[in-house]
Amino acid sequence: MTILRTPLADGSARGIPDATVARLPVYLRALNALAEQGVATCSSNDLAENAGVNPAKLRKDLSYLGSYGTRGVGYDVEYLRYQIAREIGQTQDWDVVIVGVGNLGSALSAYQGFSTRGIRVAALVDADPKRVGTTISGITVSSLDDLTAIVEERAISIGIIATPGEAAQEVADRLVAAGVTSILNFAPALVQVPDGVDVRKVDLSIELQILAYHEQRKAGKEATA
Amino acid sequence: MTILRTPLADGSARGIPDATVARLPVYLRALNALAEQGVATCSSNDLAENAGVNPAKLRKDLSYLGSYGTRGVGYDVEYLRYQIAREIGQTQDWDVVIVGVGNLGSALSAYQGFSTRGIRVAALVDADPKRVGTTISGITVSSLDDLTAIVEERAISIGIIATPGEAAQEVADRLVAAGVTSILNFAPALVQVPDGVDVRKVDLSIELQILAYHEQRKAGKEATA
DNA sequence: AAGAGTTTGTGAACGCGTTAACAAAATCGT
DNA sequence: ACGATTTTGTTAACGCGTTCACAAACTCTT
Repeated sequence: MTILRTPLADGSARGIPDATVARLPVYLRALNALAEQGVATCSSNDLAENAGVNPAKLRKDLSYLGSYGTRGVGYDVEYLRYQIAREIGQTQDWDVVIVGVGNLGSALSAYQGFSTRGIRVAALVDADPKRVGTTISGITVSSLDDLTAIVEERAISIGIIATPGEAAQEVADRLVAAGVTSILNFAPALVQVPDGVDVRKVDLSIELQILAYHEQRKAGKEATA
Repeated sequence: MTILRTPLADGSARGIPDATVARLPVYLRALNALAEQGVATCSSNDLAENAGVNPAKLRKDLSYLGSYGTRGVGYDVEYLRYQIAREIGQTQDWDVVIVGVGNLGSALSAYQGFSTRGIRVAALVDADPKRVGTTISGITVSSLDDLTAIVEERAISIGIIATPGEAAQEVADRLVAAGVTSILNFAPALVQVPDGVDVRKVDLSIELQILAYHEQRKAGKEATA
């Protein structure tokens, strides 16, 4: 008995590899760009170039969704766009709550890129009483104590942690207790969550530290040349 | 002829795998936390738990740097901390320039987490004349046209793109022309750069779209249960 | 000093993701 | 109608990263 790619109980979903899932939004964006240019059909080469990936990889990724292309012709932009959007759940809007409205949280709540990708910032929450009641990007900031009520009322399943690192675990615990099952963590700290809850981490410092490492290598290389 | 892990011309650097490089800052953060708690020595188990990784993976990662532990004892926190910091170039500060001081750029320029990790925001640049001359987080915003002068004067090698997607390629071209060789791209767009320039991409929408995909699967699963 | 207990460093197996390569299937030109 | 051409979908090989498992090396107790 070998179980492949965490199949669903209902057997309908085919179990798409994580690496592929991470690229589907990229393809979707590329398809939207092509559609705006009035392109009706594209080959895997065209789309792959727009998405910045290897064409073979693109075709393999799409093959996990189904057989939506036509040999000798390519892909219908509009049709493929819809199929990917459906697969990643972008036919509906997803409400998210942002916890922590400091500089980063405020910037995220104003971020233009979310709305066009099916993400709607539905609520802002902060632990600081001085921030509660203020309005940011048209949304009134609520107290962290009201998190559960907000999450339940608006049926929110995705939370964003934009607090300092020290508060991250406490906030994560509260989000999970309130019923959130997916968390995007911007705080520079590890958060532990129970099984069934997904956490993705975006660490701004680490991205720059990785670049700094490569810069150092480049500098060392030319010093000995 | 097989070349392993992009060895350096001088032969000094051992060529650390990318996946390992990406984790070194995580280890460094965990070590700093331990040092603050007054811990002098730790085992790979201790450190791995603090960093959220498998102990075997941690040991293998560290083995690429050298043999800095003692069998039967563990790692000296302070010593290992220094060795990792040196390896990833954190014994010096890295000046970065942020291009685009909208919501996100402003938040990044105020981000507390950078300074403690050897990242210094040295300059802010924007194409909008209305923003040029204003002061954000104590830094006066310069014109995009002055980018080359700024980069040269301050010897900046790392640039951050925090503009709308449409401007990203243009900004990337200017950064590269100015002499920047590492770019962190927050814009929702692909940027093309010449060989020798590193680009890392952080896409806020995509992170949430990936979570949304998993949410959809969870929802579908229970619907048929 | 020797055995029991720890913990590192690493060789080897395994699994996932990427890429090349090609057969299958469509269109196009004559 | 049929051969040439295009392009997909997929299989197979390859490479990288992860993890297990264990010998080597150290400490501690007696």
